[in-house]
Amino acid sequence: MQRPDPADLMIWYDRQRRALPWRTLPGEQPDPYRVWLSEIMLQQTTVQAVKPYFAAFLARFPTVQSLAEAPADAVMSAWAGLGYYSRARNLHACAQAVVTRHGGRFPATEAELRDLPGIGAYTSAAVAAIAFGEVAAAVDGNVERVMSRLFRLETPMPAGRAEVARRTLAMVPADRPGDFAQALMDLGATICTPRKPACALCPWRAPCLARQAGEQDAYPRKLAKKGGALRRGAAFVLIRNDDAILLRTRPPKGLLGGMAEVPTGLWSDRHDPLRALDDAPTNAAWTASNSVVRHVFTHFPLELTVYAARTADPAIAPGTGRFTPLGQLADEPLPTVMRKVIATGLAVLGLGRG
DNA sequence: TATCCGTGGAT
DNA sequence: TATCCAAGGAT
Repeated sequence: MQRPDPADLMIWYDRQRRALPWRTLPGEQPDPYRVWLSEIMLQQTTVQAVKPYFAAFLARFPTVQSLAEAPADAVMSAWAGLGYYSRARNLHACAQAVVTRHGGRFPATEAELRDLPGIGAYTSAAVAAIAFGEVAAAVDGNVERVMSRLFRLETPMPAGRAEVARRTLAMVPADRPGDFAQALMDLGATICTPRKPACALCPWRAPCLARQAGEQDAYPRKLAKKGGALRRGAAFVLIRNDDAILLRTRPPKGLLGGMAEVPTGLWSDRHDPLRALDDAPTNAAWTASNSVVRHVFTHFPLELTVYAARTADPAIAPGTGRFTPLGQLADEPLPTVMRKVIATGLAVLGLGRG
């Protein structure tokens, strides 16, 4: 039985590598700031989704220094829609740590990177390898899949990740650690895909034990996960006569932490529609939307009934929230579910999109 | 180790 | 429609 040769992967990579905005051309020196920014954005997020955010972020915050000095609101707004908002908070904290702790330059080793906010085992290895040429094993979902198929690893993820890391590290070419990491990810993204892998085009088709057994689809082994129960609630779109909408800021941690929202009642599997207006921010002529806004989070689905009202002089308790002109909604860090809610509420009031 | 944390696209 | 899942990290 022949063992997989890293050189075969590198030959394939030199011919088939994807051109991506955060990648340099062969021979160019990568900018650690761009490498780091792209790696954070790409966590659990598709390349296609990241591309426009990466460009906009870079235009708005060209350097780690500028990002560190930016207000938190500006960072959250630039991230709005991309999801996993703790990444944005940690991104900001990390930029500030790089400035204060490391003089504005990213540390060059996996161990030092690992100590920064939002940088874990994968990202520290990826940045160390890609930006600084350190021999490190950047094990992400792609690498888990490639290695568990290549060696037909039976330990289910995430426990099996340790062996994947050992196998990967043992194969890193000393002269091209960054390219090897990116080659593995390209292979996983384009050839060794979750379903219907294109084994005929794979540089490692011969030594791959899963392919030899015809069981590519059975790897990586994974433990079954359970879904959460449906939660329901009420959301309140209140428009003042000067076309300003009542918003508030969510608590800094937890679900949608630090993001903006319209007032809502509790989101609960025991939500009672008959008492929904108990949670309204003010007395008004509330009109319910015909259909609910549905949204699916990682661990539970959500249905929000939208109540909308226009009033000239809303009696809002102090501290309830703030009024933002509808024309400035783009500057608010609104998660996708809240953009759906606001669109629905405006439709109820016949205000449409403007 | 298990759970929490978004979103949009593919099948 | 239902399910999976994509360059994970924090707790």
